[in-house]
Amino acid sequence: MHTKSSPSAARRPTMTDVARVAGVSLKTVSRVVNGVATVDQELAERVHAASAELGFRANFAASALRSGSSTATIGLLIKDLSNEFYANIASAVAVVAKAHHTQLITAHSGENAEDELEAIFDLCRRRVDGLLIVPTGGDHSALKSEIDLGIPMVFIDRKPVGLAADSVVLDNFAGARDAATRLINDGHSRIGILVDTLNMATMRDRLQGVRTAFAEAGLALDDSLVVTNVRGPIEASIEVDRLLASSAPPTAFFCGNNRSGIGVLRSLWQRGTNEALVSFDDFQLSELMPRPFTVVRYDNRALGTISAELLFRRINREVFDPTTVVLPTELCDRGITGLRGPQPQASQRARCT
Amino acid sequence: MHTKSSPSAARRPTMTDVARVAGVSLKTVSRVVNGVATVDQELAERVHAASAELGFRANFAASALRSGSSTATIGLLIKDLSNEFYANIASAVAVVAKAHHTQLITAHSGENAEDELEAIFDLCRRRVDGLLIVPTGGDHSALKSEIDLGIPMVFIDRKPVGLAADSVVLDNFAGARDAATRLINDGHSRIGILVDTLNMATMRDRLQGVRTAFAEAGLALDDSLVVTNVRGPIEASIEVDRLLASSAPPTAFFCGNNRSGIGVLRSLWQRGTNEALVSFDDFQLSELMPRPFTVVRYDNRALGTISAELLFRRINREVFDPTTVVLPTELCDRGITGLRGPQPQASQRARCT
DNA sequence: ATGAAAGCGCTAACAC
DNA sequence: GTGTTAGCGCTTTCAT
Repeated sequence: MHTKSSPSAARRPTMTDVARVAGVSLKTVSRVVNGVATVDQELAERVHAASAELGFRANFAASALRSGSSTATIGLLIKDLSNEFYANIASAVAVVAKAHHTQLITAHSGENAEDELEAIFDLCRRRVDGLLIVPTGGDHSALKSEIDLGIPMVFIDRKPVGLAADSVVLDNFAGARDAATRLINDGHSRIGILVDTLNMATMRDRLQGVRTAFAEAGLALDDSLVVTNVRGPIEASIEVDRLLASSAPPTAFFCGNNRSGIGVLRSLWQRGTNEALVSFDDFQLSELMPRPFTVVRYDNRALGTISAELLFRRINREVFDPTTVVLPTELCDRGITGLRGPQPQASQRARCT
Repeated sequence: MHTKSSPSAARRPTMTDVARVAGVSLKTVSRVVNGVATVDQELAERVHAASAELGFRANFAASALRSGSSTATIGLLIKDLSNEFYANIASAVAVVAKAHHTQLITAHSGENAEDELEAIFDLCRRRVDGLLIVPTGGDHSALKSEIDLGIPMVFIDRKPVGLAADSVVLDNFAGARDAATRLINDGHSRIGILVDTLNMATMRDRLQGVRTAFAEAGLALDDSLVVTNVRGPIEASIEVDRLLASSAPPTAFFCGNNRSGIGVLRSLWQRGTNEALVSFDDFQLSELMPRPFTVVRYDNRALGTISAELLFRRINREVFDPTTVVLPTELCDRGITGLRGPQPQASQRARCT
């Protein structure tokens, strides 16, 4: 069953090979391949013929090495492409990269901060023109020398720690404050707060936004309703059940990200109760969810587009102070309000016990 | 406002620089950096110190060029990461690549077949170790020489045209036949068929599966109900409206992919009618859609995982005949059956007019 | 317009 | 154990 399927990887032809076959000098091949100087018609023909015959394709790395030109490559450090939040960023970055005739290496940051740094250093060894990083946490001061030595970096969604560098982030504080204010204005005072680990600045900012909304309303936030380290939908569902079973259950929920939002949404739908829900992050088909809720939405792709454009300005040696771009958020009602048919989007009022 | 932010990209230090600072020879630096031979403790210390001081990081391309080692890079040619079908493939590929200590260049294939070939050739110039291609169509015979010259390629979701190469595809025919058979068994004989362009073999196979199901049931497929070139959700919705407005409307729909499936689903939900729907491709949160329907699902990530593993077998010079892996599909009921609460998954019977 | 020689940053031989 | 030399595949001087 195992048979040889091809002439076993003959060494790739080099320019020298092409030159020999074409009967010209190495340099002439180079000139023809790069179309840089005028070359005699007939010689050029011979070079083209030899190239095609041998299947020659110039070694990009070798030419970049000699000429000192760039690798026309940028790196993107990201957590998980199967999460649409990251996939949208990657997709947007890819568009910008393509416009700049640049290839995109997408590296998945590992579990911990060390893996992340190691992945970044690997990309530095590969001499990427620049780096887009969605940091998972940890200290980034070790990256300063790389930036100084010519590899610009832009941080996405979270600012770097211990390093002054460009970043594009969301207005997490305002988004969460708006969310909580909406719920408070709708008559809720007991709100279950589900956020992921507070190791992430995004989560701290969102929680702080909620606290501020309560303070502004002159309300006290019951800390027993604040749950941290909610990792995913399942955990969120469990917390919903736990909180609603308590003696003084919440009448509404705020979720720090779409993963927990989806878990809560599913739980509430299954219960058939009408606690209100506002979740950070919109997601696909949220408008078809079987129950009304509200999301804190923003331009997901812009995180990628803007940071990539910022990066290319750096790559093109534009000089400016480290910049932080903050993208606005807005509340958006989602979910359907009835089983059948199009209905006017109803505002999500509290109708609980 | 524009100020210099850094010492303006001093040339990156090379091994020669490190050697000079450390007061050792170039080769000693190389040995220390690669940890390949035993080096005197003190010299090694000096090298490490000089490396750290200068921020030295070995140029990967240069060392690969000299040593003839691989670039430890594979390329993935894909359409659009913001589509979860492709994102899941990319995510799965990334996992396998990481396990093989290989970086992943994700190139977005352009609109047409020429762009796709150009992107592939660019990756060949970069001497990727192998290529994973989700082809958009067109002829791939031009790639034969690249494969012969040592760049293995595995095709995902669609087989290459004009080329014998490895591929990992879905059982499109069986999936579509099962789907249509389900609808027929449920009593439907007039089924609206919405597929994308028949330029894609996947769509041709799926349509053929539907035709076969009809033939096996002894039914005639009304060609006026077969719509091709349905590009997306919007177009699908329009077609639903058109077909249902006809004098002999369908009582069920089959969709060739999730994009049109979502469009039809939304249309049918808005209408509040209960035509049946089976759509190829599952999607996130499909189980929470506000109306029952059925998907032809399969292991999305496996498309990436299996093809990447196949590719690495080729990269590791394992020799075997060009292989086609066909992944099975299965019907899966989705969508909720009532507005509130958990309910037993009801089979999707025809209850139309 | 073309070719010979040198060298990009690094590693493989080979000396020492 | 360490340094010198050559050379990976290519582009750049600089002759011709």
